[in-house]
Amino acid sequence: MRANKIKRRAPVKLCDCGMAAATQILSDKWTLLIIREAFYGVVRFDDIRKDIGIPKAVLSNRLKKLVEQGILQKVTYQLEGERTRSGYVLTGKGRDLTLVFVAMMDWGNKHCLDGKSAVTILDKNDLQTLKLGLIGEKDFAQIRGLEDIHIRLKL
Amino acid sequence: MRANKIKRRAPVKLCDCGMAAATQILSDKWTLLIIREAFYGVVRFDDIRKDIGIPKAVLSNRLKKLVEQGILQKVTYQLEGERTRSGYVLTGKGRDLTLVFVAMMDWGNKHCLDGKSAVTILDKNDLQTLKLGLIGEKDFAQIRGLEDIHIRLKL
DNA sequence: CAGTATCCGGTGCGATACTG
DNA sequence: CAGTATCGCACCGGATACTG
Repeated sequence: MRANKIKRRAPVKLCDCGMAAATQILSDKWTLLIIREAFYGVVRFDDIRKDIGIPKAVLSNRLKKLVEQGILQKVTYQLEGERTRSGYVLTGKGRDLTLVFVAMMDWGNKHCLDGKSAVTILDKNDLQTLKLGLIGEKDFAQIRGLEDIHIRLKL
Repeated sequence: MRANKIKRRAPVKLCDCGMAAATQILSDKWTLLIIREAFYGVVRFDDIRKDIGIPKAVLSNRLKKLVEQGILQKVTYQLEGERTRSGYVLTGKGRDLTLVFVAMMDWGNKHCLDGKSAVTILDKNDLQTLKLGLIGEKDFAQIRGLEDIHIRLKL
């Protein structure tokens, strides 16, 4: 172990660290699973509940917090031939969690599951497979915006 | 709201979803903050404790779990002129959390703090600024490996 | 410095039941 | 279908004290 890599203190205080700040919102199991549902396009209270097996009261509580925090928004919508319903969808702030979502998914697939992923992230236009990674300045233009991507089940 | 984006069920069961699996490990506040310390190079029990203000018993518990899960490993090391000490450092599985770490940091900086980041991710070799993003197949070669990057405080 | 031991109090989970 | 209301028990966190 190289001594120069050892620090006695983190270089960034908790209150100045985006990671630490994000932690306050994202360190809850149910919250993360609800966000997962949102990315997969599940919007109804009862559908979310059944998918992840969360008690109603807890789901209600978490949705309220997520709306307060501006990650989800409550919308009313109507499918043809059905009555109006309410649902919860991602806001811009919520959609900005895409990279967190993908990073966690990649890590979980590799280290918690069998290494195989059930989903791919595709470019919405040319259906090219996309991969998450760190890249240099001269390639910043190659980064896809969130509006250009599409989560798809693998065949 | 487009009806075709609404799903009644998530396309991936919880048990097949890497994101959901990752959730089981990463949905704990203290665990995430300890991982943060690890990325910042803080390795000692008491240093971590002081940095994040975690009770000893809880830190002990979390470190144990993180070691069991193969995210941290306990090492003994010796700085010149000091006695040997033990510390906790990231394993390969732990270092693979880099993108989760960066994604959470980016999101937290943008949406929880003032939008300014205290740290940059640099290419270890040419000190180029790196950015996290989704990119297409033909640019996969531009993605930096974890061994090529370096977390640095902004000046 | 790196933990373990003990204890007590609060919270929040899950179950169940009720409502518009 | 989309919640609210109530409730008891379990666990977890923080405090404090002790140990190698």
